[in-house]
Amino acid sequence: MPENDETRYDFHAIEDRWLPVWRETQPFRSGDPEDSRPTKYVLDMFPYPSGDLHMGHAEAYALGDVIARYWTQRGFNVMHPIGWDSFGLPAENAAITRGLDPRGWTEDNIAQQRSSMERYACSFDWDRVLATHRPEYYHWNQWFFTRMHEKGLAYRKHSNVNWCPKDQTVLANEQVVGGLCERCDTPVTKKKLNQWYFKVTDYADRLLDDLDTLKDSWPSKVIAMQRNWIGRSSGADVSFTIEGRDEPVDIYTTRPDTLHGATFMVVAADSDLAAELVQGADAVVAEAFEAYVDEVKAASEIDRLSTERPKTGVFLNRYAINPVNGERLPIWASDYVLADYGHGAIMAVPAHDQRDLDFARAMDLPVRVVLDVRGEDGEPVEDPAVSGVAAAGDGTLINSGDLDGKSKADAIDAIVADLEAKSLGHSSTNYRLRDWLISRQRYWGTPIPIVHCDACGEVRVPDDQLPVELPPAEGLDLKPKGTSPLGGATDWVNTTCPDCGGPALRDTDTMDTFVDSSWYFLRFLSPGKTDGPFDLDEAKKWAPIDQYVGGVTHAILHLLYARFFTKALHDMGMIDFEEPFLALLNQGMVQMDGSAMSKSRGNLVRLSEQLDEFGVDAVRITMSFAGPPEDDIDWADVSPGASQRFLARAWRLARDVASAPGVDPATGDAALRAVTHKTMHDAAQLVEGFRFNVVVARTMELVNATRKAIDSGAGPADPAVREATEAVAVLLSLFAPYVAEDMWSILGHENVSRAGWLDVDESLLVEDTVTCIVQVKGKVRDRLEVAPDISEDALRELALAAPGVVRAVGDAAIRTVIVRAPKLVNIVTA
RNA sequence: GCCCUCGUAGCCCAAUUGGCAGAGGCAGCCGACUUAAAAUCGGCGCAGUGCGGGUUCGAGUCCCGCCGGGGGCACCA
Repeated sequence: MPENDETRYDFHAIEDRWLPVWRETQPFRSGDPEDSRPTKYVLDMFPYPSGDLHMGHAEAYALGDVIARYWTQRGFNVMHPIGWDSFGLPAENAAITRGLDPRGWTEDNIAQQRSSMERYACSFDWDRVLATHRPEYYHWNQWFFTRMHEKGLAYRKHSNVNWCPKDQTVLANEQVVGGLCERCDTPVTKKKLNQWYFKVTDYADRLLDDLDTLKDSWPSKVIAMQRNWIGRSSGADVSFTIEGRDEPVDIYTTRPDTLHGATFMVVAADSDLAAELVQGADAVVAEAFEAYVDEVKAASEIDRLSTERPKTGVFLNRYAINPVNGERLPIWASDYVLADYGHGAIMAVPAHDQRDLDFARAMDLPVRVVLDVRGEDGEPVEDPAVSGVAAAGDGTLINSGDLDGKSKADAIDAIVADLEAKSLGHSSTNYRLRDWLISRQRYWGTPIPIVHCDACGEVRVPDDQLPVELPPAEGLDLKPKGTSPLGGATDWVNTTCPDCGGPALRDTDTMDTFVDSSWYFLRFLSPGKTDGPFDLDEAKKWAPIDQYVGGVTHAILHLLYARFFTKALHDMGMIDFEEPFLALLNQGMVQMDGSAMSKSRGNLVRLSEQLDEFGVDAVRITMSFAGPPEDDIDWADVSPGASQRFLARAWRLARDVASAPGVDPATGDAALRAVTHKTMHDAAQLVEGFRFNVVVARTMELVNATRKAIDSGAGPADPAVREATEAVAVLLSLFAPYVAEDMWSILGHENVSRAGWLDVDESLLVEDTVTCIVQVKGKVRDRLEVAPDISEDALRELALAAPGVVRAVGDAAIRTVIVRAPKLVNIVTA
């Protein structure tokens, strides 16, 4: 037991006293096979090791720790691991700009972060650490890749991909934000490249539908974002015959009811279809088309995304035949139709689609209304051709032959049935979601375990040759240049084909780092396992994750990919669940003076300085107390100094307790006992509902009540004072582990993290009397002290006789008396 | 434009889920201690819940419409 004879709260001394003890005792180990406690898996999103921990980490880990430490106190064996998401561009950029080795830079940062986490008293199980840049981890990225490849879930294709000209690498759709590279804000361009993909779209329906199972335990915001991102839409595919072409062209529409209103067809300018249709056209058309395609390619993604931009396009001098009425529809090429959605071709119904209307007006194409759409006043809306506003609403069909008079919904059913009967179409579903582009032309990532052989083609590296280790960075040119730096590692690239033994070349791309984080929660189960990615029995014992904690910044990318991996692994028979994260808590961000902290803005608050000035406990409790966890914290609005004073007051309680450990609290002051038990009872529910700020407030109240009992009530020797102070220590163990441990020690115990929750005595929660408010017409006119179990009739009598009621009612007739025993009576007069 | 969220005291936030608008904290003011100050301790709360309707005996809470902040999606046919 460390020496402790301070008489004043000294957080430096307390930290110095307990940090070495915890390093030794490791109170949060979870791997004991003999441990019979029920299990909980609590996971914080693992950090990127780009430097030391900052205020954002401090908030996230403070909140995750409250949950993990709470379940430990409730008697669970809690697995709360941590690791590092340590592949990625920052290490590589540091290597380029400062001439450092990415491996050494990364390991140095990990060591620093780990040390800071220990000081910050994170309740991590240090037996379970991992880092994704180490071969023993990415070995299994490669193993999963080969499994996906076997199943057809990993494939390579040529397509127009998002390209960051600064980072000189491709980007997934999810990494393009508003047309800019998520990482460096450079405008993204398109480039036609041969890239590796995971077939996430195969899982689109399940990724969408299974969100229903999470709707009570995930933030509705995140569920909405995922729904939005997957973007399922239902409609129909319709076949249009093309004059002079053997094969018809399919289009996708959500509005088959407006088929009679189609007045032209548009194909994506950058599609193969457009290029094919223009072949054989006269030279003028072909030239115009080429010029237009060049223009489209040159336009930046930002320009393309602007909805203000006028419509542009080129007439291809080709015609399609409308299957419902045989009309000839001119075919245009435009960039407002996307090549990789639906079939890259649409029927244009300008009367009922704003985009088509804009195009028709720009190109002087006809507009035909086929739906009688009424405004709020019941009058037909103005002709779209005149108003420029498409009639997008519901209505009754007109100008549509047999369909006239049908409602929109009926017309959709009828026309799809008719098309199906004639084999000209069928109902169809489309998704905004695209397949996940996983290859990157950068060094610091997992090599793709494929060998390209002239004789055998694309060959998977066999399991017994994994991992394919990254060659050393030394001697390689890591500067972005559009092709992978691994191409420069000649000895590494040149290999033999695993199938035929002939000379072959390794694939030189590396994987997106989101592959790493898509399954790391499984690796924590058995981080040292060498003959597989994770232990199946451990997965049965621990997984899935009971509580995941992290920033909303990963609401789409990481969570969607991890869900995809989980489902794919489930289908491979490796796990028996389909959703990895049963519950999700998104903590907010820490800001300063109303905006995100940054060095350039000059509003950076350094975590290390806050810890030096106020102590770990005060910073942690400030994070919890600032407000609801999902709200952003403005550091200018909170007061770590006040937190520190609160902790000092709490700590002094322990110093003042004058009874012996183990004294029977039953003989203690009843009023204080009631507060203690009520607080512990409520705190449990509040923690489980993530109401951490309220728990801290309630702990402050308990401290105040205990202080009063010591100074002007039961006195320091009363057993209830000890009971209350021990409860304070246990409550604080969730938020402020150092002071809690010190109090616990002063109180004559050891290891507060396993102290256990107070066994709440229900009888102490029942109050002798409750205050009943008596209203007359909704206004409070009197109060009554009554027994909690008073009958409605008795309470009604008492209320009607109360002086304040008699005065307020006067001569008025009483119409109704609403009795909600024992808390309220409302008397309604005429 | 569509979707999701939030508007309570000068500020950060509570309000047992439809029942007395205030628990906790910041700032401020008053007092104690001090030669004085800092630190510490004690005390002090006249906002009616962004605005307008509605439901109800009763609305911060539920419904409708606005206003304002934050976030997401957005040429996905």
